[in-house]
Amino acid sequence: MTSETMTIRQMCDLFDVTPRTLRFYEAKELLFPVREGQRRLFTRRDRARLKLILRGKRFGFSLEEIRQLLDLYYVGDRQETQLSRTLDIAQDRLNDMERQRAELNEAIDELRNQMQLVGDMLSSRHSAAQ
Amino acid sequence: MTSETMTIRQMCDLFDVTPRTLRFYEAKELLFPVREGQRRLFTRRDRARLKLILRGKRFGFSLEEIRQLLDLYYVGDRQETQLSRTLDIAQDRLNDMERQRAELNEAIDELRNQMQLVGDMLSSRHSAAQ
DNA sequence: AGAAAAGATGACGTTGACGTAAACGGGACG
DNA sequence: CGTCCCGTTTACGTCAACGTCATCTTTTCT
Repeated sequence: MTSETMTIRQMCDLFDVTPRTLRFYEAKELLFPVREGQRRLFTRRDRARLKLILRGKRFGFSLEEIRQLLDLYYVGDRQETQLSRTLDIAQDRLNDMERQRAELNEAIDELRNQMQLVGDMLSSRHSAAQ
Repeated sequence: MTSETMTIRQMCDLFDVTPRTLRFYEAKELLFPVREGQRRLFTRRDRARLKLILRGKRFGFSLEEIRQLLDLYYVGDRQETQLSRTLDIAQDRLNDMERQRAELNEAIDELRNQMQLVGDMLSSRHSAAQ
């Protein structure tokens, strides 16, 4: 079931990505599957990271931006300067996301209004056509 | 100042894009500058569209998705079937954006929590170092 | 054991969204 | 008049994020 480590195929099925994608993310140092001989085994850590990666992508962040953010979640034994640098980056991303949210709210409202307008146009055409 | 039509350079300065970008958008039928001889003149309509384009991009939409949406805003004399098709597309985008907003809220909360955690770690190191 | 399936590596291909360079034309101006 | 500078077209280059082979081991099934 949710065994400690997973094969590449299990990961693909679970997250709906291709093997190529996972190997690519490893090459870009976003994931760090351990090796059992030749084969990759993905850990819980990899799963957590992949989840964040895919979410980041949905927000339009680049893999590189995401990579920097990921370091926030697996802190390990990093230096203090390292850590506070990571915090700074995170703060920047947070600001991005809040700006994005504000803009998104605006855009949603505008889009709704515009749809309303066009919708009304359509229905008035109908009543005129009667 | 805000004259009726603008040259390519004025547009670039106003929206912080390159000429190449504007020509590219024209080629992709996202903008329709009129021609004065050889030269492009961008209208108010183009400015409104460009604003929406750039916003759409910030939300991670592709130019093609954006192009379809733009048709919602300059309705003109289009067919009814055309219009309701456009409305459908708009509804899809609206759903996208609302999903994105929900997820964004979640992600912002999580990121804040995580930053709090790391921040606490840092300050506790400091007090321990005293 | 033999065949099929899964996984790895390496290399090249692709798509979207532009960048960049070459070659040309037409006003502006010193 | 020569020469910038802005703008145009055409064409090739680039970068991210994978897709798609081809080729080679390694398991796994029967």
